[in-house]
Amino acid sequence: MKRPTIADIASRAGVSKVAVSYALNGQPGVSAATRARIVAIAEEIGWRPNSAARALNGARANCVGLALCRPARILGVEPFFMELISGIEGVLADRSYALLLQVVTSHEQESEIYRRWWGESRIDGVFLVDLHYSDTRVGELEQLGMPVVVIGHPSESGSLSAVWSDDGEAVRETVGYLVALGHRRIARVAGLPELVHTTVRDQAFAQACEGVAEHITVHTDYTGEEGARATRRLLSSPHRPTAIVYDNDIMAVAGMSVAQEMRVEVPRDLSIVAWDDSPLAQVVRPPLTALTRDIPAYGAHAAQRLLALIAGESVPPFEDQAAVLTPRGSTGPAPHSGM
Amino acid sequence: MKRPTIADIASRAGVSKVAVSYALNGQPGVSAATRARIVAIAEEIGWRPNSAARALNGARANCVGLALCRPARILGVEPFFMELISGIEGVLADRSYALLLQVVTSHEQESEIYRRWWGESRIDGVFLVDLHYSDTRVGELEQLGMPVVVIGHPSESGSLSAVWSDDGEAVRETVGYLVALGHRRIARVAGLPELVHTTVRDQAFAQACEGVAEHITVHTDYTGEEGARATRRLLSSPHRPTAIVYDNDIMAVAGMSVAQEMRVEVPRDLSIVAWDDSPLAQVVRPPLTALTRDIPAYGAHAAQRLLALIAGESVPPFEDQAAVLTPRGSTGPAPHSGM
DNA sequence: GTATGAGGGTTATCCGGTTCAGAAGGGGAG
DNA sequence: CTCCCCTTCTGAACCGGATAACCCTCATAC
Repeated sequence: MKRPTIADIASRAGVSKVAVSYALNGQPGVSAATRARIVAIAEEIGWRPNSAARALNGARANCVGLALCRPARILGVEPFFMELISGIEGVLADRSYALLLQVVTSHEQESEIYRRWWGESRIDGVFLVDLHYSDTRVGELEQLGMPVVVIGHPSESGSLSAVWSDDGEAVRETVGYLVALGHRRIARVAGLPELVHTTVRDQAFAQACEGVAEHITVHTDYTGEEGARATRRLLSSPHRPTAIVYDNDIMAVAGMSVAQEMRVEVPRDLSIVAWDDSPLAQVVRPPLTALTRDIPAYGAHAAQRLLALIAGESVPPFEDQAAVLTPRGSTGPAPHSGM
Repeated sequence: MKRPTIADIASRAGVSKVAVSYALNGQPGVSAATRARIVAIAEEIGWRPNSAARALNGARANCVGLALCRPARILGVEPFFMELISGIEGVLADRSYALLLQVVTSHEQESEIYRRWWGESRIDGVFLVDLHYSDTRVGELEQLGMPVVVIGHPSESGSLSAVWSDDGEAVRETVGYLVALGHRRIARVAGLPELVHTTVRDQAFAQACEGVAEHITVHTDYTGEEGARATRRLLSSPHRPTAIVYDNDIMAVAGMSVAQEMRVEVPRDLSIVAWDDSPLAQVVRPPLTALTRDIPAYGAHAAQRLLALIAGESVPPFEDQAAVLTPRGSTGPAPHSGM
């Protein structure tokens, strides 16, 4: 019933614990014959190295952490995190690394979790997501001296390694596309204003529109309700926009429904672009023009870099591919009337 | 730079390691004054118990595992798992338990992960989800003797504790509602046929319709594409259904789009019901009638039971609340024509 | 024949905390 | 005053591996 240890193997094989340790770790110091015998016995009795015992000797914990500081209801809806996690997992699994996950409600709690995991030697490093401006977590993690990969813009990641993609470029492409279609009044329904990537998009949006189109940005909490509310307000204004860019697809879908409700036809009267191209974007009518990016790959890149950091390599900031625009049925030429 | 240990505290306080251990664990054997002094020092230098060292003494790992055997693309879309996880997290966080997560691609791999985690003393127990018929994982986990909570129907969970909800009841309520609205030809676009809960729903659906309505069930892989394809086929048939019940909301949305495309108006010509009421169901037009259940609570119940199991208590199967029907705009009286 | 060294093992220690068997010191009962 | 017990604390062993250092044997080189 008890889990077998190397001592058990040693006594069965008639050698010392050390010989077993060497044999099972591929180290020199045992003959091929002895090694084979030991490995066979280990196999037979189903021995696994006790991770605690290994960790005690300063070995890696073979585990990295991720704390998510978002309300459950938002996590459930946004496919982003699940896709990111599955990308991360793909890389971790290959190296037998596990992912320790925790949903928290504040940055203080998040920092505390990291301190605890690190202090308890449970993890070898962490991912930091949803960067804020003047993010307190950055300083705390720098101080801990723990390997960290920030999934977000390097301007705010301090001395921590960052993996990021150029949202500005994606915004410029989108605005250029809409302007080319004749749109001169473009709105943006953005996510949480305290997130760095939101501000990056905000600024790129304002700049890209400057001189070529009127523009307005409304901030929300990423939920469908707020996306719907924002859309309702925008479409009720006398100078209503002819195109709206949403920061996620659930808001885009909500916005499209509101438009329908208000007898504003998509894409005839209103063009809609969604950020992040989950399957959802393709099942609604019309299908959503979306900013497509490979989120699992994004996570995979972050994971690779974190493992490299843990291995002691130095990791420069990595810029992942920017999201590219996938035109579908929700965008079209700007309406003549109303301009 | 090195993490402080109880030996450091001991030397500072001028006592032995043992006194420190007793003091910090609330055990008798140290005076109140000494205890206070030790605790103060520990606090000051930021000591944390090394989880590896504790685990080595047979202590709990304070960690439970969850392996998900679904393709990444499906995980990303289905809000179910993220909501389940956030519910689980809520309970675990209170008890300082961590969740070890792994995405796998086969049951063999999943069993192997569990064996490894358990063998390595990394976890104290696991959740088992997406039960199949004659699920090989059940036997393997029983054999390991590890605490397990099955999130799924107890009929297939063997000797493992189950937390489940009566999908049959929800199906009956739905069919009753549709029949009351006059529907006499009802289709069901179901999920993966190998999952137990799919079959449970299948059977309940067939039974509930028996004698009161024609019925047909089509199986899919939960993706929007397959949901759309199934809907297209159903609506193209000469005896097309007047109501369709979908096993998740992404398929329901896809189905609704297909209907629109085929000039089948919802709810005038076709009523649609979605299983699982994510925010998505409320942002589309018309909003989806859905089978609502509190998934985070479901996860929380499972987590509570797993912790109880780990604590050595015996845990009878727990039946969570069944999903309840939330009527919205996507359902209405059956059309007269075509009957 | 002796030095040299490689191959194959072993012993002793350590990692950081827990636990058990005692050991001092103090107080009360007889 | 002695015996006994209780409180408070300590030394040593232990958990399951990793690792440094050393030991023995046999083969080869000089």
